[in-house]
Amino acid sequence: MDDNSAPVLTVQAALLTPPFSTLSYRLPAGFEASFWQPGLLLAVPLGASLRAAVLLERGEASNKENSFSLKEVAWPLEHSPLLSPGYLDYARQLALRQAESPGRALAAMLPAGLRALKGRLRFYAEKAQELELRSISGLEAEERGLLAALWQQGQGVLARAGAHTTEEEWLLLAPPPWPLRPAALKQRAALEFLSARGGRAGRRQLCAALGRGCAAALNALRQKGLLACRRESITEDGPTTGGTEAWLQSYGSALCAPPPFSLNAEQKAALDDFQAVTLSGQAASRLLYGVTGSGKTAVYLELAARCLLQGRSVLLLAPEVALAQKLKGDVEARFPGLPVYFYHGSLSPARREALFRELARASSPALVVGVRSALFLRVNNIGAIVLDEEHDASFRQDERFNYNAKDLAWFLTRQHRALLLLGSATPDIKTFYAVEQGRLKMQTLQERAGGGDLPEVALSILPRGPADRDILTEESALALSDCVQRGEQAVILLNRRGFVPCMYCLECGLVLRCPNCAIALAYHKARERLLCHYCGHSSPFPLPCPACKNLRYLPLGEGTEKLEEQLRAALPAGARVLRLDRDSAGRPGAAEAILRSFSRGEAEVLVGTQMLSKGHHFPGVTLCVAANGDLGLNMLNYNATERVFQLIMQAAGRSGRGEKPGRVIIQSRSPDHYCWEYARRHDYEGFYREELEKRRRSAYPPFVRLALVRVSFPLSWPQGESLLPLLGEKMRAAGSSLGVRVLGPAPSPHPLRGRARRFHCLLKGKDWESVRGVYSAASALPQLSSRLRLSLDIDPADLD
DNA sequence: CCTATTAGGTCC
DNA sequence: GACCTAATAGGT
Repeated sequence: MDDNSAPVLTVQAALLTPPFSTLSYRLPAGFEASFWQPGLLLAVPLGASLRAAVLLERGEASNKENSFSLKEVAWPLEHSPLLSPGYLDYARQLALRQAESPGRALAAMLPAGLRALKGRLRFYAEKAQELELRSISGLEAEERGLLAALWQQGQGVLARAGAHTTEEEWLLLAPPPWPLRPAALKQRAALEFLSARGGRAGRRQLCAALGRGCAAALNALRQKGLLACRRESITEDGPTTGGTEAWLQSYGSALCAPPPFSLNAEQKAALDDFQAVTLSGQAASRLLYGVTGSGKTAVYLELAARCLLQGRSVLLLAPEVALAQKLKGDVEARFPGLPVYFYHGSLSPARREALFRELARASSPALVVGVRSALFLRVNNIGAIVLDEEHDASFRQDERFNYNAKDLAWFLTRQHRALLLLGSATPDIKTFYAVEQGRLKMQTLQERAGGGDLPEVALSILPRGPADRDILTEESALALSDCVQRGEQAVILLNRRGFVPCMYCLECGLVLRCPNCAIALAYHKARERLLCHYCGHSSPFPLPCPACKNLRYLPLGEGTEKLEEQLRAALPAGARVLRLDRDSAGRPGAAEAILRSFSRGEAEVLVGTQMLSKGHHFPGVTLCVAANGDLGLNMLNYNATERVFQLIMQAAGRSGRGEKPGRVIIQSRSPDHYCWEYARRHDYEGFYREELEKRRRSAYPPFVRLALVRVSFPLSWPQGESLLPLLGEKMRAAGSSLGVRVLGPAPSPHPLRGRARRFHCLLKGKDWESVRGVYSAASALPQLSSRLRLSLDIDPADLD
């Protein structure tokens, strides 16, 4: 008989797949109570399916309550938790900031392999036994108890699906014609899709092509014997080990090696200050403010070495892979043989997961070099986190899940009582304001470590009106050919992608737009196609205007490909040109190859986008031309001017880093803009003061907290739009009591993306707490249906 | 009647 | 997301 008064042990588990909710489960019999530790990965039932989840906390439910209706955890996925309690706090913190559930945060943080529920259970008793995860609940209680005992003794493993292409592959078994009823359109579409692809395709591809009801159609076809579904082979993963003692013996001497050149007084002072923080056992933040070439990297490296010798881990983070790669190279040059965990977005899923596991289980201090998403790794005992180029916008925002790397790093360093070090030559206005307010301590590097002077910055005026003729002014063209003739190198900066941004019909004034996204299509000459940069839609170019059937177009704006073409004509014969943008640097490693080729002097001119302006070192470069310096000045973002200024200053740092004097030419159509005067004088602080005043007057950060509530609903649901005024009212009502200004809802700059309509509301509040309050008031609106999606973007990098 | 598709709601 | 259910469209 049941004992009604006995409490039942339960756990709270965060689902790692939609709906990402946190749910309670009873525990299966046969396991010790102490086995169920927070952080443990679980398989739990949800409806008729099984999901991966993370055990957040343990609890009890009295029998009288609803514990009868609770389901049981299906099975643990590991023997001891991969995630620590600290890591769970970190995930909860991220969830709180983004007003999302912990499950959603964890899903964004963990590598895909950990989120997927793939594989079979394998037990080793007298004879090995293997079974599907799904079938465990069908076993007798006695047998499950037996398996639980085996599992706890380590005699059971999850034999996980290998290759991490954790996808089902569907195979076409019969050639057309297929015996289908005419009404079975979905099934016919599936067969035709497969037929067009040589008879095989992944489930994701099929689902994307078929849309809703895909699973039902595929299953029907499998039953009819027209399709078959195949899973991948099975492999097993094993543990890795290491010890701090052994580590110190093998790498300690490498870390103690004296630097090949000595740090100057400023660098030493900064380093000592930073090390004092890591020794103090207290968390603290610092800004390392130093012009390009002042030797910030050398300080990072020595700091990392000292931290590692203290037995604490270090994260060295850059905004982009190419820069992270550079940092990794610097580490390897300074400390040969030191193991470096290199983490970036284009690692394979398998590598990413392996790295995550290795770091999570590591007992010795680790040096992690990578991009911002490396902050989601579980790194033990962090001593310092360095964010190089801290002003860079790529430290914010992500497609799947918005987060601000600076905030996360700040939280992590609090948690680990570590140092957060922000480095930049042109700090974020908000960061510098914090210094001015005394909330952040700063170390300054004023000397250029290489000795050389800062390059001369000059403004060259572009004619007003449509730029359909010359992209380079005479002045720039002259400087370029001079530079090439002297055998020196030049960099040309262009901040837009593609051949031309859009095509403008000369007869009726129509701009060719993407049928899905309603944004202008870009023309790519090499492919003779128009391309949508949002959804990837592409169509062949010379085509009659859809409105007036004419074929005469004016290309609006310029792009890197066109510039390259013009340069070839303008430069002395034989000058070699390299191009660096997202097209030419699509494959991982391609950008590095181009940069290396350029620095070896295999070309005289390098043409590229923002990617160029980051911290690469080209000793041969003596000229930098910002071809469309003002393109970004008039954009929607409050910080557009700041971005342009940073870009120009960064580019100026690129030029003239060797012994030869450098020169920067900014081409602009608005020569009176205040930004140029400060750029010309290399006067960050002057720019900061003027920009700060503008922000103060129009109530922008750092004087307010800015957030964006994004609203989207399907195109097929016109009622969505009628809910918007109500939503606005509700938010304004909540805002007036919390001191938050609410603007909108207004259509987003790109109001159509895919099959969804997009709107947004801008919130200006005095603290994040009240901003989140307004958001939760909006999401509590009872009229909201599941079709209307809301999301909160704290401190957005862009409005779109 | 039968069957495929679609829309909506639920999942501890 | 994945799965159920009930309603509906379209053919046997």
